[in-house]
Amino acid sequence: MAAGTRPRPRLDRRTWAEQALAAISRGGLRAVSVEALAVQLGTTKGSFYHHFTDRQDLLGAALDLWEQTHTGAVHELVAGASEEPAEQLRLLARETVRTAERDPVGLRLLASADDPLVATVLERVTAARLDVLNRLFRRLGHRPADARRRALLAYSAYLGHAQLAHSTPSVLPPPGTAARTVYLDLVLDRLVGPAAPSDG
Amino acid sequence: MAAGTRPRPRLDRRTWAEQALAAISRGGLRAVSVEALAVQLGTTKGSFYHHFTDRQDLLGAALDLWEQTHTGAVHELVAGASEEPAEQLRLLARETVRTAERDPVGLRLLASADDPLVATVLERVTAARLDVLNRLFRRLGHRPADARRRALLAYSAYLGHAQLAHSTPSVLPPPGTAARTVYLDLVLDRLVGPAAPSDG
DNA sequence: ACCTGAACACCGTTCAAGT
DNA sequence: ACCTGAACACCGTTCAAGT
Repeated sequence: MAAGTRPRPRLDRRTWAEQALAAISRGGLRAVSVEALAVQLGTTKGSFYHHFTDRQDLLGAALDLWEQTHTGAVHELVAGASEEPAEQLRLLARETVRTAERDPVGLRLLASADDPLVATVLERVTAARLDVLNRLFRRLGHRPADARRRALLAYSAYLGHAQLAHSTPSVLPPPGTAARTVYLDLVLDRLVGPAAPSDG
Repeated sequence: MAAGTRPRPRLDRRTWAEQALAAISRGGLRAVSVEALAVQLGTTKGSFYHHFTDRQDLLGAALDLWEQTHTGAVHELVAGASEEPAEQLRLLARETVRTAERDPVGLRLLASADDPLVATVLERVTAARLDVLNRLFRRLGHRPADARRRALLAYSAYLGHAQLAHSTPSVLPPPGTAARTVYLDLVLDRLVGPAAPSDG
């Protein structure tokens, strides 16, 4: 259980960034403290500034790390799924929501959209995800404009769900229960269902 | 344009809280600095601690202020609307989204859900709003369990929309345009529309 | 009861001096 | 090239002393 104060193996950016990401996961952006991390890594604050220009610089490196592994996982998911778009959407919804409720970093970032650096990362991630959804809805037979609107609604619902999972988990049907499945089915039914008469 | 450094009119909690709320509106929670506010109010940091035990205490007072005026406005809105639940929902959606995109404080709080104090306020607001939606869907003829699910989806979509308005407004149809109306209509259609065959 | 001004603690940042 | 340790800046908090 003791922290690792080893015989100083000459630290690099990567190690600091990993430690910072772990700190974000535990306590959010505010937990990224140069002083605290230096102690954890058995070095000094002064040493830190040889690898990074800034605390912001460190945050940027940590967020890059997260973005890489995170978006990689999403791509694998969609690629490895069935050919059927409806099935892909169902899988995406289930897995993506599960991840959002588990990956503490994602939640922390949503909760710190304040920070300009975080905002930049979230923008990139948002654009990529809307694109995935957009294509799915088009393959489901929706016209371009309608597909965009549905993608937007789907992603809004996803974001809001993540937010609720973060702030008020008690109002959500618990993950892994029948109630959760029923809820997910309703959401998917609402998202992919036929448009109102006026549109057809 | 100069800040008001008047002949010191003996400050009270209210004045500090209002100033703090203004600071949140401008720059988020991090903009609430005891030192900066003291300067703005033409007094000293030491004086601050005669009215508040803490910076947290000040934040709490500011959030209380916001919560009061904010929830008051929502109640007025629903009360003054038509009797027709579908019409009430449409009005609620339009106004509530419009407010979310304008009220900087609401956005800032969403972006600082990190803070335990903010989390508490958001929980209360969430519960109240889910309740309003829940009742609306029941009056629209949905069974209790279905109404709860639809309220949850509606509120998730609302939260996600607010989040996007904050982080990536460019992906949203601009407020006040035809595209926005079309989008809102789609969302409402999806939310209130009949359930899939398996449910009926 | 309310305020001031100086002090302290904490942490990001800088820098001269070491290997 | 990388590290240390001391210094400084900033801001939250405390407190003795004033009115």
